[in-house]
Amino acid sequence: MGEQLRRRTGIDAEKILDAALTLFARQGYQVTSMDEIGSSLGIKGPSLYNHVRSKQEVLVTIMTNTMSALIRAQNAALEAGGDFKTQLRRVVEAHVRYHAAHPREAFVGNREIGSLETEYRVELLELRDAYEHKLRSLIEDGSLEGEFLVPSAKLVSYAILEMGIGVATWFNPLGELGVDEVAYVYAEMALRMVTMRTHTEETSLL
Amino acid sequence: MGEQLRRRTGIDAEKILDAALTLFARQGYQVTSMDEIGSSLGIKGPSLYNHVRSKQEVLVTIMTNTMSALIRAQNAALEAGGDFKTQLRRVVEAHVRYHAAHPREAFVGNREIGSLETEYRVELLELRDAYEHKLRSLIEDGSLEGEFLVPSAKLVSYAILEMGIGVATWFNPLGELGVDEVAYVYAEMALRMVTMRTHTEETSLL
DNA sequence: CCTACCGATCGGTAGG
DNA sequence: CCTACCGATCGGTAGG
Repeated sequence: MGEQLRRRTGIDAEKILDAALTLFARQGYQVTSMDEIGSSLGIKGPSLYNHVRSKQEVLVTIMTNTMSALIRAQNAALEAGGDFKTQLRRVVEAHVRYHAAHPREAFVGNREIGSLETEYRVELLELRDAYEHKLRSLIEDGSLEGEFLVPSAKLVSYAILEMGIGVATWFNPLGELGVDEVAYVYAEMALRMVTMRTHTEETSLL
Repeated sequence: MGEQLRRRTGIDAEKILDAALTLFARQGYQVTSMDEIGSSLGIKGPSLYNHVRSKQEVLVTIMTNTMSALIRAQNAALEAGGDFKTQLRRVVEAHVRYHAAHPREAFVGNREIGSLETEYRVELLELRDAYEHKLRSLIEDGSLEGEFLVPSAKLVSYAILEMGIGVATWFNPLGELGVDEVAYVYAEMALRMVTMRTHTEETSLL
C-alpha cells in the first residue's frame, strides 16, 4: 500500500525520440510497440501520449532530424571551399563520418521510408534528393572544369552515397579502423571514381 | 444457391513465394498478412497453409533463394577466368545485373534480415559473408600480383558490393540507361577504385 | 503518469 | 480450398 516512491522521471519528447530510435533501429518500426518504448523509459505506453501525438509522429521526427543533420554537414563541407577535389573529399568524409557515428539513424532512415505515410514520405524523399543533387552538381562542375572525368555524374553520385551509407552497417568504434581512417579511405575511393585511370582503354563509356 | 464456378487455381508453393515477394518488397514482411498474400492469388489466407508451413518459412525461402542466385552468378563470373581486372569486371557486372533485374529480391534481402528468426539469420549472414569474401580475395590476390593497389581490400570490397546493391533502388528498365550500360559503368568505377590514381600524393593510406 | 478498455488486426488451427 | 475461431498484440482514448 502507501504511495509508490516516484523518482523524478524527467521524461520529455527528446528522451522518447532517443528510446524509440534505439528500438526502431534494432527491431524495426512496425514491430516496436508504444509499450516497449515506454517500458525502456520506465513508464507505461499510454503515458507517452502526454509528450508525442502518435507513433507515426515519432518516426517522422526521427527521420526528418536525420536528413537535416546530413544536409547541414554537407553544407558545412561545401562552404569550406577549396578546389573540386578538396570539396569532394570533404563532402564524402562528412557523409561517412555521419554514418559511422549514427548507425541507428542510418538504419531507420534507410529501412523505414516505406513506414512513413505518403505525405511525409514525399517530403523526406525531397530532402534526400536535394542532398544527392548537391553532390551530383559538384561532380558535374568539377567535370566541366576538367578536374574530374566520369562516365555518369548521376551514377557516380549514387554510388558514392550508397557506399558511404553501408559504413553504418559494419563500422565498429572499437574496431581496428578508426572513424578517421575509414573516412579517408572512402574519400580516396570517391576521388578515384572521378579520376581517369592510368592505363585505360575504356574511359568514356557513355 | 448454385455451386460457385471454380476456375482451376493451379496454386503451388512457387506462386505463393512470388506473390509474397512482391508484397514483402512493396510494404515489408511484418505488415503483410497471410490474407493479403492469399488474396493476391485469389484464395483465402488459411488456404496457403496447404502449401507452406508458415509465413516465416516463406521469408526464409525467399531470402535463401536470393543469396543462392547471387553466389551462383558470382561463381560463374569467376570461373570464366581472365586476368584480375577482367575477373573483377565480370564479378561486378554480375552483381549489378542481378540487382537491376531483381529489385524485389534485393529490397527484401537487405531490409528483412532482422525479420528472420535467429537461426535462419545466422545462416543467411554466413552466405552473405562468403559472397563478400570471394570478392575480397580477388582484390587481395590482384594486389599481391601488382595489378591492383588498394587502401584496404576489405573496405573496397564492402564499398563495391554496397554501391551495386543501390542499383536495385533506382534502376528502371524503361529508363534512359539500359542494364548493360549501368553494369559497365559500375565495373568501371570498381576498376578505378582498385587502381592507383594518376596524380596522387596519398595513395597508401593504411 | 496510470488503469481499464475499445476496436481492429493477425498467424495459425479445427474440421470439414 | 473454405468458414469459424482461438489467443494474442497493438495504437490510441477515457477518465482520473
